[in-house]
Amino acid sequence: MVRAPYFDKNGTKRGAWSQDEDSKLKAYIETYGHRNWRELPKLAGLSRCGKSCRLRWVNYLRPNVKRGNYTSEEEDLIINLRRDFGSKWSLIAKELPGRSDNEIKNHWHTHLRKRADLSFSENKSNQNLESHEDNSMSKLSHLKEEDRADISLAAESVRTLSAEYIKSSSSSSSSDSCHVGSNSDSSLSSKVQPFEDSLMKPYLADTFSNTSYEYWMPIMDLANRPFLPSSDRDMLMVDDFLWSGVEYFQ
DNA sequence: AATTCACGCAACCGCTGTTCG
DNA sequence: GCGAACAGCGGTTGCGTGAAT
Repeated sequence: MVRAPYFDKNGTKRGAWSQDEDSKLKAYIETYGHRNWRELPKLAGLSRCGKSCRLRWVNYLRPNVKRGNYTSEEEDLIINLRRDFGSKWSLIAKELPGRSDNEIKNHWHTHLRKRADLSFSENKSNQNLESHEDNSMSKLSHLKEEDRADISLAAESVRTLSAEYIKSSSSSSSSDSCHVGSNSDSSLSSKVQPFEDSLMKPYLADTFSNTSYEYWMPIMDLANRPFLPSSDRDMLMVDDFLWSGVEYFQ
């Protein structure tokens, strides 16, 4: 089930932990704490690296760790939190006392992902954009006050840029009938492209590479609400199905 | 009974963010 | 302000186990 113990070229032990090592680590941390993981193994008499000790403690040895036997409530909670937080396992773990992020992550990949995918496809046809927009606001609720402030600020910037763009583009052409997905309007691509280039790409390039879309999706929703006419909102790629597709293939 | 294969999970790896000198 | 050291996180890997053939 686990990797067989072995020593790497530096003489550091790796692989499965023995009972003796567990007791040494537990005894040391219970007595002295774990202020410095790097130094800890030496002081505790272990031939392990600090990282390995930390992982072992967090996942198995710390007090009140729950093992196995997930309740259906826990599983539902994980599925819901995964939908809202994305792969932020440490955040999810905070909502499930006694469960470690690693264990939750494993449980998700081995048991819950298929179940979540199934319920995703079942629910997909029943969703509508309005409920999604309401949901997107609630997605911010778990964030710290300052993080929400940052997102509001980012949303405000996008909103301002959007308004400026609409103002400048409306002076040169009519946009009332533009909708994403309609190939009949030949002006669409020329309009969407510069809009995406000027507003979206610089922002998305930074954000999307580091953060799951659940974090910036609310920004987009905030950004597209008050200013943009519905046709232009469509061009901001707020199509619910499209974005859900992104999540689906993550 | 022997072999193959898929699954589950503990542990590792590499990257990012934070702290400190 | 900068770089090194450290802590923490998420993705991936390796291997034991049990089911299937």
